[in-house]
Amino acid sequence: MNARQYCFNKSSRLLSSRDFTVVFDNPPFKVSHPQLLVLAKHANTPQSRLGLVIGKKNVKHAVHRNRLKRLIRESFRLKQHNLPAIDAIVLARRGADTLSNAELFSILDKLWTRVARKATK
RNA sequence: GGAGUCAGCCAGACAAUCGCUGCGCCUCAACGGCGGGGAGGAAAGUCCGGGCUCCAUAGGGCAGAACGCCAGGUAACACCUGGGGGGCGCGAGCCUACGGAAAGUGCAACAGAAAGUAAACCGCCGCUAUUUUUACAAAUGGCGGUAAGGGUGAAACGGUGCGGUAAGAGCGCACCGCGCAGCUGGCAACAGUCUGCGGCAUGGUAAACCCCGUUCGGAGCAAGACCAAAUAGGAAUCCUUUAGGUGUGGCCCGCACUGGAUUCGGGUAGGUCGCUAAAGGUGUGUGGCAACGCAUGCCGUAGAUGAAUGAUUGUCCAAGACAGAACCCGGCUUAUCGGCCGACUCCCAUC
Repeated sequence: MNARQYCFNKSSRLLSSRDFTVVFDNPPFKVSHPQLLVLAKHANTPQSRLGLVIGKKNVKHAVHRNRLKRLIRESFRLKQHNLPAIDAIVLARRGADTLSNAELFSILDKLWTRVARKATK
């Protein structure tokens, strides 16, 4: 059980454009930060799911886009059991690529706790 | 030892923990277990050239584009190799958009008399008129000769010397340069202490239009093929119409399809394939100056699809740059912290 606790496979991701539009059209919870924005809704499945939108417009280099995706996924993977069952989308804003790994993790920690508080209300 | 030229290589390492992904095995099966694989020299820019797929089997003409010393290499190229011409460097070497200006059209600021069927501003020379003077001569004007000198310019219609002349001038001669023809060498570009002819013509710009030669059909993996909810309507045979529309891309020709009746079926979301074994890498032998070819042995090397290849911690060092595959190759260009190896050149010191 302990081994399966921190897994992150396809069932914990938003896979189709339909999944994304559902969240985008009516997000009950919004948490923002100068470099990041989190949209979320209650999930239909028991599993929380994550989607990422890292625009080329805001993060220019492919290397930095990949880094942000990996770090956000890693943070979600480690914190998913502190969250209720939600579908969340994380959007990168301009300047997100300037954050260091440690900064990004601390910011995301705060954002996840704020999302959890809103969702459990 | 210093300075430099060319060519090549590496792109932090190791460990622990937690993950991601596709492959193989175990299992009826699994979201489980085990094993081994998982970004680059530029993966980038998308600038060229191909493979592959579809459009007609890619055909004719116009238009357009690219290329442009010669030979070779290659699947092909705008790439590479070797050679020639020109330029730069003491040198190793480097650079080169390097066809045609005696087909045509155009362009050239400023300066300058004149910028191309050359041209007379100053100067030089001759003749002549007037004035001055005893005279020699001088000054001014007119007519003519002259490209040697001055001055302008990026560039002024061969250069130097001798002769020649009123002064001059390829006007004549010698040498140098140039053009044409021949000869010799070279596959060729081209070269020559070679021979003859010509007093010398043809200013520059073609990365201006243009001319000449060569090459090029179009679209791209969201190509395309298959399985298939939904919704709208199709294919085969016969008959009719050759006008318009569509495939088809800049245009025209050409080619295919279309309207009605009968009989059968079709294809968006989503999924599967295409999808990685490839003009592949490497060793040896062999042909070639080389690029590369041929023969043979070995290796088997990412394949995602809301998109994997990561995170944290620790140790070490020379303290880690630029940067992330998206059908695949060959190039080019651009970005790049440091470091290593080889060949060669110049300078200094020593023997």
